Amino acid sequence: MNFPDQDILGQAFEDALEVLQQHSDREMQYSQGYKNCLTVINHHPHLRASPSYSSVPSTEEPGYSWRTVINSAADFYADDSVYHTLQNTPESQVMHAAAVQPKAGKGRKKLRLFEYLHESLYDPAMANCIQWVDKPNGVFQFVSKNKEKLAELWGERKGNRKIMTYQKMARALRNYGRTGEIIKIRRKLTYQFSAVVLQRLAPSYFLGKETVYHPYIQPNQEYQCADDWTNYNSYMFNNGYALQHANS
DNA sequence: TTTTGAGGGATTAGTG
DNA sequence: ACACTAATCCCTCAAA
Repeated sequence: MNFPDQDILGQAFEDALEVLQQHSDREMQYSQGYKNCLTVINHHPHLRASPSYSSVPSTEEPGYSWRTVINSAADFYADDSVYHTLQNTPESQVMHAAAVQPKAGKGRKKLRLFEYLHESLYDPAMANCIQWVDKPNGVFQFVSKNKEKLAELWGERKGNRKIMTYQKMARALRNYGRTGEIIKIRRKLTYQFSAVVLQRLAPSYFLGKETVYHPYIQPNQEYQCADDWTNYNSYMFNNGYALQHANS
């Protein structure tokens, strides 16, 4: 693939920052919890380190990536009072609810695979494993070389006994085809979030935006040849990029 | 021909 | 006990 890695990485980080900005600027009710979260993180430096992800090269300072913020938030929301505050917050005010969902356990919602993937797509440290192909439409692609690493991390996150593989993770993804959370794009390692999932996981992205969700799988749609895809991919990427900035 | 990715049936396991 | 949601195993198929 001819992805401008630096640009994607920068964009992903920019998105993460945008999320943080929106938390602190606009979502007062939730942002209070977020500030508390940062406070806790600042007072518990050990929360910053996440051994599970140490094998993933990070472009940021060691031990303090967007992912560690997310994981720390998950640890933080293990506190029931804060979790209940979050639960009572209107959905539109909960940015990336999946990303800050507490760990699986008593009385807490389990993290689902599509939520984890969405979370990873906003993590610059995971850009070498999974990337947006067409962000406005929720199309993403696994990086062939590192897809097993992503699967492995998913398995660790879930606390599976055995090591998770891409093959097994992809089987779960294929089941999403039936329930509609994620559909398979007829291109190698490429999938698409449904519009519903996309809006639920990243509602702020759609606020005040004119973007129209476009499902890629059409009845009788033929496979696109590699060259067409490259051009199409390039077009969609640039178009998506332009869209994001036209509305910012 | 081998490798890689995709698709899905069947069964098992963990959780709420 | 039951429904969900994967996780696991395993097989076939197709494209590169």
